[in-house]
Amino acid sequence: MLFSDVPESLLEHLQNNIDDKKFISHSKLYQQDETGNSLLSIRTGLVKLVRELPNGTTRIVRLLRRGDVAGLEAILGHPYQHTAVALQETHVCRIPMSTIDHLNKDHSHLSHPLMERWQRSLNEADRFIVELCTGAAEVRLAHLLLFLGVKTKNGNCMVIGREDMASMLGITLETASRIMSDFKRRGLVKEISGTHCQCDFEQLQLLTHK
Amino acid sequence: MLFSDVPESLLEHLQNNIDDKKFISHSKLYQQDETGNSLLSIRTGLVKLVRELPNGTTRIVRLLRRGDVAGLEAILGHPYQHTAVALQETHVCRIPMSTIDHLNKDHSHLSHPLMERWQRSLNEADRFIVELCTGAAEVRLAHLLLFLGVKTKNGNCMVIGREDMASMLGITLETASRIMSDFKRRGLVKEISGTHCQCDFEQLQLLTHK
DNA sequence: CGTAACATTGATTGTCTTCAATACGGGTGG
DNA sequence: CCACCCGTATTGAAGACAATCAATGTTACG
Repeated sequence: MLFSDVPESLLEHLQNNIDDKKFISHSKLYQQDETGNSLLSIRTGLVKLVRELPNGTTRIVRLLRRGDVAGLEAILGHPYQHTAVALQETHVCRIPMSTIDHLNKDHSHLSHPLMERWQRSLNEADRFIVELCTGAAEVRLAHLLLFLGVKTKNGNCMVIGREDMASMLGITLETASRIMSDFKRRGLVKEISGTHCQCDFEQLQLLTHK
Repeated sequence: MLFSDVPESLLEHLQNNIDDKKFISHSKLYQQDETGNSLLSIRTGLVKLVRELPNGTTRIVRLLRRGDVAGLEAILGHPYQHTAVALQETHVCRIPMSTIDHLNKDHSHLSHPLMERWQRSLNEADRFIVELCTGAAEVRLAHLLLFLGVKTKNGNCMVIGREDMASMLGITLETASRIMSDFKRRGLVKEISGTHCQCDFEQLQLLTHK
């Protein structure tokens, strides 16, 4: 998935060195400041990247989903910049550093898709700042629901805990809960199951445009 | 600066294709959504990257200084993701795409420092979220002053306008002004000239740790 | 059935926004 | 030179908004 057009000669090497891993909800994929020795490509599930501050507080700085890559910094020999935690059961594809080095050395043109990923991460970071850190709490929460809802059919939207919402939006969990309740009362959000809810994306979109 | 160890054979090509440019304060380095054909390395000055939202509002998502690179996305053929505006007189080194392509093709090992830059941008984005979008306005402003003050001798700190502060911190310019005034009254900040101020970084640091 | 984890709601306090007025500083033109 | 004007900064007062502390509901699970 990460390297879309891998030459035949490398397939064997990849087969032998890439393995799938399952993480149950709430388990850590890796810990901030650890020295990374692999790259993780998310197959299914949802992962939060948490930045832990020296004073003990934490802040979610990104959400990763199917197709996203965690731990790019390992390629450069840097320790992981975040603690990565699964928010749902998550399946990842683990790519050890040796494989990355192999690819980069013998097939430098493959570094292009890698740069694409880097840029994508940056775009996501910007989007996080712009959509989730800006404006009234209600607007930011609407943005978050839209973010969680894209690429899902029939308006279904992954549900995440109030505390995680709060940490992402820079508000308290009580405020997150109040606004969610309000959305429900207004019919913008309906609970479907423990893991999904149905959202009126048009109305939510309208909320964000003012 | 960007490519630290360029082989002799390429120096001539670089000399011919890289030129310096000066931007006066408030002038645009480039415009969001333009198709980029060059990379800009900041020599001196200060540049804000502004994300323009569809509804007309804007948000600063990053600040660039000496050694930072703007427009990495151009390498990948993407349009610029931000509008880049000089906050002071700024000198940049403009590197056209042809040069980048040349470097990447003939000397693939040079892509490593490029990746380093990418990662650095990402780290800055994270820092922006964590330090400038989190907590009370006072704490965020303290973080901003610390950011503006690093790598300057004797506690001098670049002054930026209240509106820019506000856009960076997600607050109103009045709130930014009030807090700055309060900092001055408390002796944490003193105006030196129109462009610089002296900050008590230890005290500001303390503010952020709670 | 009891308990633990999470969500909701209420009441109060504190912070930030909003709208509005005023102050300041650096020009320009009379 | 001075009066004026512009852009920016400061300050005030009112109300909106979110944080905080605390209590009550809800759900899942042993």
